[in-house]
Amino acid sequence: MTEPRKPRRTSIGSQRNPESEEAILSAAAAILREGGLGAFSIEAVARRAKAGKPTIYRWWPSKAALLLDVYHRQKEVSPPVYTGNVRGDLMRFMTELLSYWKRGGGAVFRSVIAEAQGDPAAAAALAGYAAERRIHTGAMIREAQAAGQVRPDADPELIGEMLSSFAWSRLLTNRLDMSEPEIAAYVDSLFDGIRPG
Amino acid sequence: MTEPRKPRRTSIGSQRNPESEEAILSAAAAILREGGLGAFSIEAVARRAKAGKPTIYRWWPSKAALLLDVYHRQKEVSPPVYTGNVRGDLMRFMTELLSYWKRGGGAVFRSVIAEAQGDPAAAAALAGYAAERRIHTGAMIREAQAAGQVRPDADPELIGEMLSSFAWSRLLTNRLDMSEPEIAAYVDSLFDGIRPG
Amino acid sequence: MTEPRKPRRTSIGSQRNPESEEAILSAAAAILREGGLGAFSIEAVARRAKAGKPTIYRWWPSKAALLLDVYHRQKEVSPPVYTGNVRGDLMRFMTELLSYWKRGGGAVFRSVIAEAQGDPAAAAALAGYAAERRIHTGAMIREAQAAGQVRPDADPELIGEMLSSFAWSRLLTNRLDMSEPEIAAYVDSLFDGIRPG
Amino acid sequence: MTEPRKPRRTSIGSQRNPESEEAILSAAAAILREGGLGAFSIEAVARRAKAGKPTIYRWWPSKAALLLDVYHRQKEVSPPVYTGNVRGDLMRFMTELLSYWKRGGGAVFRSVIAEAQGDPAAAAALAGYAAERRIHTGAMIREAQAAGQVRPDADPELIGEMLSSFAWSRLLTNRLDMSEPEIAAYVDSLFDGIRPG
DNA sequence: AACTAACCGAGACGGTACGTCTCGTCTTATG
DNA sequence: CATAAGACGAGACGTACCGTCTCGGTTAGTT
Repeated sequence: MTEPRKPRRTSIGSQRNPESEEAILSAAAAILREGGLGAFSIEAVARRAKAGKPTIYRWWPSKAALLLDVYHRQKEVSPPVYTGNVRGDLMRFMTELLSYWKRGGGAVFRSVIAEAQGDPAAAAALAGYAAERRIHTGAMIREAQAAGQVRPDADPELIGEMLSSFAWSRLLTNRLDMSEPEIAAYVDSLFDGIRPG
Repeated sequence: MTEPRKPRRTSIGSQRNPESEEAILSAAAAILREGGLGAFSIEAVARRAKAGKPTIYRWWPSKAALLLDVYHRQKEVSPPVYTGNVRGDLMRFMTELLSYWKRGGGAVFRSVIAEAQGDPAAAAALAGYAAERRIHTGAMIREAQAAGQVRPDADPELIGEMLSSFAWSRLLTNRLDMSEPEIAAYVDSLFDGIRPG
Repeated sequence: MTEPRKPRRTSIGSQRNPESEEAILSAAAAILREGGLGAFSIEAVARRAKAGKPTIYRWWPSKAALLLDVYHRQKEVSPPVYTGNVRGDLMRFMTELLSYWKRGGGAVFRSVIAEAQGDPAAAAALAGYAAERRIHTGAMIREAQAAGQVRPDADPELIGEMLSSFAWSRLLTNRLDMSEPEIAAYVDSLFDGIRPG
Repeated sequence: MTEPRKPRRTSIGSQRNPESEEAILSAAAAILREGGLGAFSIEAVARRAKAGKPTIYRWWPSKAALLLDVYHRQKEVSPPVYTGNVRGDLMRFMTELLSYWKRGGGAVFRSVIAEAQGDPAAAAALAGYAAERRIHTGAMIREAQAAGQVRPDADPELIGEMLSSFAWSRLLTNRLDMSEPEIAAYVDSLFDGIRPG
């Protein structure tokens, strides 16, 4: 059991080589996590994945496309679920999202957002993803609404957007560190509003 | 009276030449507006401003610093002021901000945000700017709080952050077009919360 | 059959493209001949050769390396050969060298010498070249020595160095115009020494 | 004896300030000696001399002019003198010149030569200096010739040129280290020529 | 069994931008 | 009016990536 050879990954015929795809996505994710968007370049990914640049360009037409693939591949955050206690559900959702981002997932997502500001394809992808998230979060709130735990005239998707936009803001300004009381204060604000009395 | 000569802007002694500063900031703003962040480079700014690159680097240590200066310079949106009617003040603040961004200011600010995701210097600059904005908005809300128009246990800066993060989210996903009723619905959500009854 | 297109020289795979090499060396030679060392810059060569700067740096580690390559490439002066008449051989060698330099080769070589005074890499390259020349010239004199036409206790390489150093001196002070009698006088001096009687 | 103040050298009225001149020439010489021509720039000289760049440009129109001034200022090599023994005089001349150059003077002179290859003013100055040297050396040889120690049909200035060109060649290729026997061999070659028998 | 087609890695190509350096000119404030 | 200081437009430096191209080699399907 020596394993000294480097087999040099090569073609497997007229088809995409999944080993290369895997190596490229892994390398891209690792670079993003380690050096952030500044360190992320097609050259760097090719170097680290021991892949040829044309192999990358063949399958991902742009930096943004690769970025999005990396993001989708590692996305593991569970959609918000209504358990009978909205406030608790919102807090858990927020806590889990920030924690996931802090563990590394955030580096990828913030890169996608940044890339979307200059690249229309990435912008479209980000818009689609954000819409999907709003719907998911909105669905949970709608459920709570049906159960009478949320005001009937509230717009579930708007509430979802308020939640996620707050999280984005923290991600984009490097302020993901929220203690549980801070999260509670935020959720309470969202929950109770600011109207006096 | 021909005025055909180009006098070639030059030094005015051991001090910053405001003409150069002006030319550089104007060029930078024009490039951003015309070509977006992708077209924005120090080279391009220098070329357009007919300035030397070192002149730019002398006064703006990073691309992000220049970007932020451009943003500050053109920022003409009035700071949030408490007029006795919080709900109206929040709506006006939101309406004006989105409108200003739609008129062109947004292109600059989204560039700043994007740049901050890869460049630590830009990140610091953006963080500072965001903190300042939270304080300003928070001050307005605190005033309203003192007047009894906002719940005494609300955190003014947190409310400010909820407002601005919502606006950021719209900017970053190209959804600045909000009708007045939509803005009203958002402000009401913020105001009344979602707690039933 | 118009042939108006410019095919834009490109890569031919993982190997040096001789067309690029040719274009770069030609451009470098032309710039040197037209504008002298002052006009010679990697930027200028790249511009004229329609090549990228990295392509030049990939193959020539320094300005001096490129300079020397240009010199070698255009060098067409025949090496000194012993034909049975040393004095005639020395005169022909000198005449041909000066004539070659006057025809344009000198501009390149004096640039190499100048560059070598400030750049260690160029200095090393020039030292190597000079040593090689001493050996070549020395070999010719050694041949004549074997034939009894040169004093047996003379040092052939030293004689070679005396010859070339005299030529260098003329080149570096713009005094390449030597008539045949002047060259003859010089060779006679070298040949007969200055000892009286 | 503290000497803590920095008096900041300043104008002494409508005339050249000799302190500045001195500081500039010293700085230039030091830079040349320490870093060679590569480190020599007007900027560097101004920095080291704590002088303004315009002050330098006012008095020395070009890099070459400053270089030449530095050279003339430190030139201390004695002109060749005929003492009754030509061979000894030539050896002493050569020994002293190489030794002077090795002690630091060579760095300046080789810079002048290099500069002369691109700058016409420097070229003219160098040509003039070289001619002057040829005359001086020639005068010594002519004296020896009158005394019967040198062949009457030898051209004194040509001999002088042979001597100095050999020294230049050694300077320009970093080969100033000649032992006494090597110098003797060279002078003998010059003296006896290469004609057999 | 030979051929083709598409893949693979490698790396060179023409470019653009980077951030730094020096150039030679200019204007200021100081004496 | 000379000086130290230092800003200015200009442009070269050497490096990093960009996205494209060609190469030589590999393998899977098709003839």
